[in-house]
Amino acid sequence: MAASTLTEVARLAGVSPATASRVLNGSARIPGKDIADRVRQAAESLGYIPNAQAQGLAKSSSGLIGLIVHDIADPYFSAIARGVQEAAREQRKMVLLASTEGAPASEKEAVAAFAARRADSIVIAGSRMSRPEDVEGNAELAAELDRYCRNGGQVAVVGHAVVGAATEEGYHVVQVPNEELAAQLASELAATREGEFVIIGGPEGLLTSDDRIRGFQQGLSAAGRPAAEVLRTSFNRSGGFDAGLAIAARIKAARPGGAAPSDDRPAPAAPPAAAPAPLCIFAVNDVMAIGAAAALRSQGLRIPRDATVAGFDDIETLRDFRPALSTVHLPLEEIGRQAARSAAGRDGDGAAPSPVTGKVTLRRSTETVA
Amino acid sequence: MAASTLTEVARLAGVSPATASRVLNGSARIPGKDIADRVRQAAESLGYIPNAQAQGLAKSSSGLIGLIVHDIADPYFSAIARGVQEAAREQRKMVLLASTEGAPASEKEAVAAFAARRADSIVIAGSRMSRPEDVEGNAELAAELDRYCRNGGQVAVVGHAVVGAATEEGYHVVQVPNEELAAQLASELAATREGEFVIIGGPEGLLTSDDRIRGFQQGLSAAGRPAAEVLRTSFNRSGGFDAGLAIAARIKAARPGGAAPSDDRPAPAAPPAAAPAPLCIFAVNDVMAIGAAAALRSQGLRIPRDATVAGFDDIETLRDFRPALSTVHLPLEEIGRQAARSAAGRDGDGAAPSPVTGKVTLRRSTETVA
DNA sequence: GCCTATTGGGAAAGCGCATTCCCACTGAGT
DNA sequence: ACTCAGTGGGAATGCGCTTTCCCAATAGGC
Repeated sequence: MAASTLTEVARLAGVSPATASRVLNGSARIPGKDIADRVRQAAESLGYIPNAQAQGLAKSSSGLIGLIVHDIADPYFSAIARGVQEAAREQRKMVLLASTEGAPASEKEAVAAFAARRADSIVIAGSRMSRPEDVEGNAELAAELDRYCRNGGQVAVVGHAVVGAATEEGYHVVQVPNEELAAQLASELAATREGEFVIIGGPEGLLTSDDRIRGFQQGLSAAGRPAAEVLRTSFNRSGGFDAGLAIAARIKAARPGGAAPSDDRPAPAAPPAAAPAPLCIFAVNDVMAIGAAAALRSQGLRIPRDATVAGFDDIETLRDFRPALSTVHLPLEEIGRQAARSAAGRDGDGAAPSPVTGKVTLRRSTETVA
Repeated sequence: MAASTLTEVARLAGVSPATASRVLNGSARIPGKDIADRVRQAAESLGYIPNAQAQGLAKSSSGLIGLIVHDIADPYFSAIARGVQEAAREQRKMVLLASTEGAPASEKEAVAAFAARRADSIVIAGSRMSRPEDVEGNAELAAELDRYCRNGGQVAVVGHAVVGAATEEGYHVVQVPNEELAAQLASELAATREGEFVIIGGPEGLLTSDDRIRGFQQGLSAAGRPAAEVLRTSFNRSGGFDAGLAIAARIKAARPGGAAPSDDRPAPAAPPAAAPAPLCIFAVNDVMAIGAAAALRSQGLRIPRDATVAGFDDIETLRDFRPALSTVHLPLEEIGRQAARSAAGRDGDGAAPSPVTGKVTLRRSTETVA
């Protein structure tokens, strides 16, 4: 038994398919009440479900909104996804998901697939790369997006504009003030502490990461501090962990007693020597910060005593981490919602959607210990 | 400029649409090489992207796989989603996402929406409720699913079979041995520790939660321990936190010195009285366990000294939590992958898909302190 | 060298729906 | 009473593609 069609409903109700269509799906012309009831009843009894594909084909619009993320299991993206999902519900649309691991090639593919499905809008949440080897991929992605937009699609990008977009028609950008916030974080940290700074960043060219690094350096400089060294690593927990290990080794080497690996448990009585102010580590996202913290701890170092750590994003799942992580709060869900809304053409029915605002949130992990 | 169509490509290549279709999309009949090349080139130069809606309409199959979760931002679900997404990529399909907050009504709606889009298969990841007030909603959901299956759809459910499914055709279940694993966790815990047990569970009727509770009790009983008290609360971090507060109050009340709320920092020297073995708290999922732990800590209690805590799921993002959380590892991503695969009709091209196996993982949070 | 397989391409019929036209009918206006 | 708008419903067309069916052309068998 195949799904029943509009025609069947119409026949059962004794009307024409045209009429049935008019009553069952919003139309300008609503048939008479009695007829409408008959049709609705027929539909009900047949368990009629309109074929969205056919509908879409007929009115060329699909009620789909495409979402591109690097990895849906990453809490940063899943938070955004939730916002998008919510906005989709408001718009009575469904979200189509694509995880791309950040590879421009598969992002291009995803855009093409969304275009093929005639998605009404596309939200791109992943940060772009701008390394030399990516320019080709980015250009292809941009071309694909341009084509999509020329055909009437709307695309919203979280973070920064698409790299090589030719048009601006159909493009929406949800600006995230990564640079400013990172600067602010740096200046607040610099205000309360003495030690040096180190930055754990993502691979060079990853825009979000670069923005945050740049901002942080600016903040330091504004506070009269020297620029921090930047450790490049992968943009995830394990990258943070690796960098954390490297840093831990340095800290221990710099200590009076020299290196004395104590593996797992709390340090065997931290050397009470008049150590210099602890190093402050800024990881460009929370997940990396957590990785770094774990690495330090695995080397017997304590936070914030032996080193302090700050992240970025304020990932919800990580809030119960101890010591509580200093970070920059970002309204991730709201960002997703806004992106999806702006791509829907009605960002609050009016002027500019209220810009995204984050908030520096200092917690235990960067406190100075007496 | 609207997107170009197959017909246009065909015209440009000087062939019929039929031929163009045959070369551009997999068909049994592949036209001659020269013609094929001409068509491909025409398609390329026009930037042709097939209209998936039309394709779907014509061959009635959409290349879509629907995924239903309670909340995509919950790490449990996002991990599963990642697995589903991966499997989808293998099958060259896209995933359609629906978050339902676990409400049967909106799950039913989601299923209908998936059916409307002619999704090839549906994966339901959320646990079912079986409270009296849910039977109606569940029945409707089941009816919707049955209809979907009768029309050729395939549905895979994570955890337990759909509550009121009439048919079995088209249904696939990825069994998760919640009960057995919880029992095993209980017995391993009981083997090494003395104290009493308390369970923090989700609302009554939530199947996953109930299974885990039941299993844990069985494990205790098998170890000759009395059944644990069960605290019902909401199935998330804040539920865990609330329950944790309640438990903390009790612990402190039971202490020699009586209640002495110390708000934030480490307990002001834990009373060195010969306290009884600490209470062991089992929260039915990791997120709740973390919430409970945070609550205890906020009351100045230390884990595992003043109470021990265990969770369930082994959420990746929570692995760096300190003290490391004892839990039951579940291959969430694999579960998602398997669900999506089994619904695709080819679960490993053969016999039963290797059953899901979890693993009790005892860590610091349940260690006995000297 | 004729007849039958076989191959390669085109014509056309849908897939299920929205929508534009068109027609029959009603009620109001003078 | 006759016309004119206005209304409510149906017939038909098309959205872009797949696929069956058909036809021409070629190759092979005796």
